[in-house]
Amino acid sequence: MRASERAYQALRAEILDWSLPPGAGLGEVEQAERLGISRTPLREALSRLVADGLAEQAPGRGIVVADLSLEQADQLFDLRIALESLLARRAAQRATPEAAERFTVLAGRFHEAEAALRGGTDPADYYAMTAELDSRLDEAAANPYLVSTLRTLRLHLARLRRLAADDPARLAASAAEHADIADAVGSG
Amino acid sequence: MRASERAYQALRAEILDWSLPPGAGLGEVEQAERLGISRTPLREALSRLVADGLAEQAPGRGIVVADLSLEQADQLFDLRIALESLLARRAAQRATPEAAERFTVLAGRFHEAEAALRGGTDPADYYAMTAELDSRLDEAAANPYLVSTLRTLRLHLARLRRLAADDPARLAASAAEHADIADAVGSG
DNA sequence: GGCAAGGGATCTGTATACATTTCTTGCCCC
DNA sequence: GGGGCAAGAAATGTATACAGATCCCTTGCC
Repeated sequence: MRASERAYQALRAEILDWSLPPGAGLGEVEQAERLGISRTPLREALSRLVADGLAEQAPGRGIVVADLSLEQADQLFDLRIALESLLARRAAQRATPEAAERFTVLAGRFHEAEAALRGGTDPADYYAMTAELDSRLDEAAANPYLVSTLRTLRLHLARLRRLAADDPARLAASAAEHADIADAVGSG
Repeated sequence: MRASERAYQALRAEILDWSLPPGAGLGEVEQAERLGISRTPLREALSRLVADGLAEQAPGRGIVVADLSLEQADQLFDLRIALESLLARRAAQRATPEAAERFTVLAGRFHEAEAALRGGTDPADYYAMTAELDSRLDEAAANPYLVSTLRTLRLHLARLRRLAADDPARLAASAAEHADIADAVGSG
């Protein structure tokens, strides 16, 4: 794999799990040495992070991890509502019968996950299921521009998860909501 | 100005005005020599174009200008409706009284432009006005994530303009629509 | 005459050296 | 004692050299 790709994925993962918290400096020499690559591929990785909005050029301090606070969560969710609504609507309109069936199956799995989460299960499996639903919706909606936009948005939402208390009751409610969405798309 | 920035702006402009049409290859050596810079800043420019969706990695052919057809226009406008609706709504909700007044003034200018365009004026001034309206909406809506998303979308829409016949009647209708939007935002 | 294999050329990916800008620190002057 | 300026240091921006991969053309064989 290319060094720039590895660096991008490594830095992105560290930003998403808050190993690199908002405001952390991403000095080129420092990060290149840490990741064992030269500055050239590292710079490309940093460019991509900036394009994703996960990092930004801080005047006078180089590139730093982008800020993320609860106030910004409101802004992200405002955008999320608009984009994911559109995605689900288009997916429902354009899904093939086979794809629709898969959404209905997914809805059943979300219902099962709801019960499990209420019991306090590890939410990792549940997050994997939401990622799968997202992928199926992306595929069915058939709008690359929308999908590309949502890809970026979901990066920020993933980073927000760390701010959210993983309250079992809330997670179970979320699973129920996802079940409803999958069901609605599946039934057209 | 940085060489990479100049290269990015130059290439972006050429893609938007179809000097570089969809499918055009962007070989590193060729473009670097043409723009009089080395490959390093050129690669950064190409990265940004790819991040914008204006170029894409074509397997085996390097980076090429992204495809853009009338079919994709539908997808872009689908996204546009969702995002610009949200933008206008938030701008209307959050605009200060002074900002609201400016929207009302802009509405008047759009009405004047409508008449001028019906007469077959050069649409360049009109496009500048729409850009100003966009900026004011961005400012009033106060959601950086939404603004950033729209920035990318507008790049693609600007490229689409070349496919649209600049029909005076359609442009005048467009001006009237923009006047309505500005008026609606201005009046809250 | 067509297809396949090998070699050459070209292009991308990476590293490193150099230049320029910017920040920091210390000293001098007010 | 405080503020401003200058010099040094560090970091970013750019150029270039090198390496690896890929594609195309040529040549030979079927």
